[in-house]
Amino acid sequence: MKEPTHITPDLLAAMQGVMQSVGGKVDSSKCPVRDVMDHIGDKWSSLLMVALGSKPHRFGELKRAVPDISQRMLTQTLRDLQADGLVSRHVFPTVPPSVEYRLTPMGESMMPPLMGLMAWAAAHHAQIKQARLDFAEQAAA
Amino acid sequence: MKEPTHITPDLLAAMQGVMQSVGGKVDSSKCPVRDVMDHIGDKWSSLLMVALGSKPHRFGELKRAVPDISQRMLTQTLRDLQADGLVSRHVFPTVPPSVEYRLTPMGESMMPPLMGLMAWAAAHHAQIKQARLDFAEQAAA
DNA sequence: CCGGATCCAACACGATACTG
DNA sequence: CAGTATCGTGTTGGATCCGG
Repeated sequence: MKEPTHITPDLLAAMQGVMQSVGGKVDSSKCPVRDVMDHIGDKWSSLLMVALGSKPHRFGELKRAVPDISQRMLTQTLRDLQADGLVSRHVFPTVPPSVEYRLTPMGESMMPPLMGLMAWAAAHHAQIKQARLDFAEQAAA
Repeated sequence: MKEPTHITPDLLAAMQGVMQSVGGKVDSSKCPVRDVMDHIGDKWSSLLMVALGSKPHRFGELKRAVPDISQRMLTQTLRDLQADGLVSRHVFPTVPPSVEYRLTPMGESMMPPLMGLMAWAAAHHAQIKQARLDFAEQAAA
C-alpha cells in the first residue's frame, strides 16, 4: 500500500474551501484524498456501504443483496471496511453460526457524502454514456 | 466529524433506487453506480478533477500539480475524463504547442458532491489510520 | 511541450474446492 | 452459515523510448 502523493500547493489551494467548511486541518505529509478514495473506489466497497446503510446485514444477506460479488471479494472487502473502522462485525455463537455486519458511527457519517456522489452518478449516467458515444464517433473521423 | 450524521429519509429513498439498479441486472454498464464510480474511483481521476476544479490547467501544470503521476497515466486519465464529457481539451497552435484542459459544465456539476466526499476523507483520515493500526494490532493477538 | 507506443511487473478479481 | 486456501487471468499502471 504505497502512496506518496502529496498535496501540492495547487491542490492545497483547491482544498482550502473544503477544509474550511469542515473545520479540519490539512495534513500535508500524506494524501488523505487518495488514502481514502483508493479504498472506497475499489470494485465493491461503495456498494456494500450502501447495502449496510439501509440496515445491518448478515453475510448471506449481503451476498444476496449484491448477487454478482464473489464470496472471496465479499469476505475481503468486509475485512477491509472493518479494518478502516467503517463496519463492525458481530458474531453470534449460534448453531449454525451467524455474523452480522453493521456500519460504525464513522461509517454512518460517510453515507451522506457518499450518497451525494452516487446520486450525481445516477443523475448523469445517461449523459455520460452519450458523451462516450459522441467521443468514440468523433475519434473515428 | 463531531456530530454523527444520521441517514435521512431522503437518503434512504435514494439508496432504494440504487440497490434496485444494482440487484436487478448483471449488466454492469446498466448500473449507474459502478459505471461512474469505477471511473472516478481509479487512481488519478479524482485528483485531476480537484486540480482542474480550481482553474484550467495545461498539461505540464497538471504534471507538476500531481507529481507522482506518470506521463502515461496523465494522458490516459485525461482522455477518459474527456470521453466522459467531464473535461474539455483546447489546443493552441503555438510553437511549442500548448494544450489546456478545463472542466465542462457537467464536470463542474460533479465538484460539489466530489468535494463533499473528499472533505469527509480529509476529516476522517486520521481516525481511519488509527483504526487500521488498532485492527492490525488486534489481529496479532 | 505534448503525447503515442511498447514492454513488463504487480495485483485485483473470479472460479473452484475445502473447513468448522 | 460463514468463511479459508489455492490457482489462473485480465487489467492497471509505471518505465522507457520515440515522434511531431
